[in-house]
Amino acid sequence: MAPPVSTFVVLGLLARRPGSGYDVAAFAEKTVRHFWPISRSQLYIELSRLEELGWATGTAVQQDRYPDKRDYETTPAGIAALREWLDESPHRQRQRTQDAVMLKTFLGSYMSPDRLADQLRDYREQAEKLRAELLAVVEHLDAKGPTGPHRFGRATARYGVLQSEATIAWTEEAQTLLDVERGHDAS
Amino acid sequence: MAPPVSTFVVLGLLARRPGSGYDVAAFAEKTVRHFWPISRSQLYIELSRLEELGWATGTAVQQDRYPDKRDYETTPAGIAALREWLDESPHRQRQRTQDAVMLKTFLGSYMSPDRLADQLRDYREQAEKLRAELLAVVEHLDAKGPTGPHRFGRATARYGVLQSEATIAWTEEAQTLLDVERGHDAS
DNA sequence: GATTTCATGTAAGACGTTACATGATTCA
DNA sequence: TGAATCATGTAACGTCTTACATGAAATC
Repeated sequence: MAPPVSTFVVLGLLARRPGSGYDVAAFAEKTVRHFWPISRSQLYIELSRLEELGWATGTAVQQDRYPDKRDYETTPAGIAALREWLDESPHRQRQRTQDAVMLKTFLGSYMSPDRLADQLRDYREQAEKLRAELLAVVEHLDAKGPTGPHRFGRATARYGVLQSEATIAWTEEAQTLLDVERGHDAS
Repeated sequence: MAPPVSTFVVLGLLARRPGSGYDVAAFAEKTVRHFWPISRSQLYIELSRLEELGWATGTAVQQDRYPDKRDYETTPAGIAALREWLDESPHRQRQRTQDAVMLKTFLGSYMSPDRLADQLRDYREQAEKLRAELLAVVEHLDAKGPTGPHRFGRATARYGVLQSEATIAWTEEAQTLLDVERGHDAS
């Protein structure tokens, strides 16, 4: 049975940056969060799985001032498995989106226009926040020069920027729609 | 315990268009698929749940030429529950995205540029296909005039169009990146 | 003759989230 | 004094997908 994609998320993060579960979690937040969020608990589960599979090794590290930890790094077998998965043909690679705000918009005729407007405002603010965060990431990575592995992180951050901008543009459109519905209600 | 969002997806679809599970599935494909895909099995599970909750009623219908079926429609209690959920503050409404192609891009330094290019081409083609489908939906709904519940379906379709366009634009950017990496490899 | 449409469900099992559980150290 | 950082994991539970199971009628 093939491991779930989340296993490869953690494997990939570990390949790029070895460290403790805590470290990987922080790295994930900065990098893959906007296209493959992973919960902390799931992360630790995946780390155990990677060790069982022989795709990573963990080493207990004693610390004085901080809690003891376990540092992980990928094995050659792990890197091989990663490469194999990456090269797999994309036919089964699901792209899943679940967006409750869109659902609410779709069912907007059952809502008061004001309530919908509130939710769309929040939605827009979230998108603006994400856009700002990712723009900062892009800028930071640009400072590292035009080549190397971080270029790929830049590309995925750019993806998030473009998606956010599309979302922001959409909220403008949707606002117009609400104005029409309101006008209709009032007439 | 509050039902999962998928329950409200089905409830909402049913409110907009009563019918058999088969009918709802077809409607879902045309409308919510790009922001809240639901599997056929899950759909039938949700329909049962709606009946248990008293949010919808099912009626067995005998047919001659086709298999017997069960038609569903929402109850007043169902509509009330739907409105209540829609008005809920959005603080806990997850927006989940999982995108394997982005993950592969992020880990592009472990792939051959050609393999990545293949996957990005597929990705772009999918986005173009989705965009075309949704543009057709928008056009179809525009023919129905400027007001009414279908306006909301138009809005969500427009969202998909804008997202697809952002994706397509991004693949252009990413292509440039690959060219750089290739050039770098060759140098 | 092959494919699509119509039509519904169960079973198995993986996936993944939330809450629970703990606790020293550092910084504001 | 309160919050954030560091650090890991379990338990319970619901969610959701995939595969299995069936079969007539209509269309190309």
